[in-house]
Amino acid sequence: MNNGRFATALHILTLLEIKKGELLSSEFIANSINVNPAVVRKEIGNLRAHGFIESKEGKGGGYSLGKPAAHIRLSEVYKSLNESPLLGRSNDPNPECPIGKQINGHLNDLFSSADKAFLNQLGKTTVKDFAKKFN
Amino acid sequence: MNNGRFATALHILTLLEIKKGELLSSEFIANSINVNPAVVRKEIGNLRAHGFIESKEGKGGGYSLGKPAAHIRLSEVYKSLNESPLLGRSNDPNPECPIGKQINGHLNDLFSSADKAFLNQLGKTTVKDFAKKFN
DNA sequence: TTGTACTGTAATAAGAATTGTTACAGTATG
DNA sequence: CATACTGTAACAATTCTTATTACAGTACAA
Repeated sequence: MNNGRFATALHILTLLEIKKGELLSSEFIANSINVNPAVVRKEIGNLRAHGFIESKEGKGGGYSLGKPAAHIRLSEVYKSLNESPLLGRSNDPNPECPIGKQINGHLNDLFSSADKAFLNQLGKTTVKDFAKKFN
Repeated sequence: MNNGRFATALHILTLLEIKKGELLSSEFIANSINVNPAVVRKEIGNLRAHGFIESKEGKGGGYSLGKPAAHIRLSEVYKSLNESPLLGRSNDPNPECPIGKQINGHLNDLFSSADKAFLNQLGKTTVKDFAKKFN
């Protein structure tokens, strides 16, 4: 669903943790990820709204983590960029059909439990844990 | 990633289980899902390749389950329609950057464990379990 | 107080991925 | 041989995602 975005978001957070103490510019970050700086700023807009990142405007400005990396679970990051669950239904089945009529409800139940398992696993890792893997 | 397709595939399998004994046509199935019959035939092409469905060509032909519904785990169905994992990386980070250089490997590890948790949960339900929910 | 180096955000374009459609050859049945 | 299906390819349309451009707003520093 939002694959690229999650990878981008995590990449950003990882850089900020590894270079903590410094303010990183969107251009620097964009260069590491190999995307356009505006994309980074947009993504950070969301991450900041969720408190993961703080920013400083103006000359000499840039980005830093908004809270300790150990307090940012990857599940929270993931959730921050899709309000919609992992496997949203896109078809709209025929309501005349007894199966079609009921299936969305059952699919949602199924999806939400699988989603939960997924998030639960992601939540075992924090940004700090993840960043520690780099040398 | 392949949301709609999974929903479609499961819808098809559920219909076949509920109406077992009969051969269902792509048109009948398409009507319940509310998509084009060719889409159903295409999706079934994949499900058949994995042994979940059998088909009979020609007049009076149609589809039926290729094995007992109790033996089809939803995780297998899910896997059958994406060789690629749930959260494939789409960016290609800068290999000049020490972080960019390593991140894909670490992301893959992360993704694959979350994927596993997801599939593990889906695998707790079979097509038979799922179909039983309908009345 | 002005130039410089940043962020914030909107508008738009481009590209990729998904889904739908049409068409028709192939096959079984009666 | 007519009929009713599946199988599959080619193409069109749509939707989703990502990239690009542009520029206003803000802080710093000389």
